[in-house]
Amino acid sequence: MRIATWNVNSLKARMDRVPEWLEYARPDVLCLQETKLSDAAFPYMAFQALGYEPAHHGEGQWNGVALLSRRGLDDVVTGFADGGGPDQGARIITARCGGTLVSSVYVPNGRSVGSDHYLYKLAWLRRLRAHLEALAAPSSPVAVCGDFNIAPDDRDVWDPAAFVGSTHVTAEERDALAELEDWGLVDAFRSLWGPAGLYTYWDYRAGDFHEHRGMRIDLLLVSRPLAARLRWALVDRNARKGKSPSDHAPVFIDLED
DNA sequence: ATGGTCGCGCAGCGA
Repeated sequence: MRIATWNVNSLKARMDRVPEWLEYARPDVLCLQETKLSDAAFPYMAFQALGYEPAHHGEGQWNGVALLSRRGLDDVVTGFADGGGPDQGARIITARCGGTLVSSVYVPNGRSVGSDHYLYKLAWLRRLRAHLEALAAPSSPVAVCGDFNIAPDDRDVWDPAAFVGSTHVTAEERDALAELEDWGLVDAFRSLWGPAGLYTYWDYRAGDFHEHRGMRIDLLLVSRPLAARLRWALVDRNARKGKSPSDHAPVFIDLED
């Protein structure tokens, strides 16, 4: 079973690249972030034609998350299931894909350390844990995949010195991620590949992609029953090349069926 | 030394 995640930075702008990628990568489940579409504008039929069941949670213009599955797509939950109020953005969608509970998440960026946006980011991550606690046991198959806007450790940024004082690398953000891992989730890519220097996001500016100035912030966090089935993981850097790419590359994991 | 690109939507902001 292949599970993938991709921040597409506008699905409308990526409707050449995403179907093309689906046809050659053939994930069983794809988690999309930053669709920037309303639900009415989401191209359901284009994905159905490729053999995927789609579900979308959007608001238009900003944010927007989706799930595409060819292993079943049931019990769709948009937003948090933690019993709290509605989130201020369309940032999480969850569904059962076959026997696996899958969430596509777009964690708030945070903008600057200490800002209201940064506090929202930390609160959002606490709600994500409560959401999982409400829906699943860590002993069941769970995959939480998306753009976390956090580099889990210094191996995940091109130059740790360049990030001192910035968001994405603070102890508070990394602790919030550790809280999810404490619940029972494993960073699947990192569990298979230890060395520094493989990234999933590169700023469009200043040739950052070609200069290898990136960050690994797109993560697939899986519960232990899934971690035990892990066979392979890949960042598809080719999808960051060529005509009109997203600033993120897709990442996928392969699980023994 | 500075700013460098996209996408949104039509100015300038967010990433």
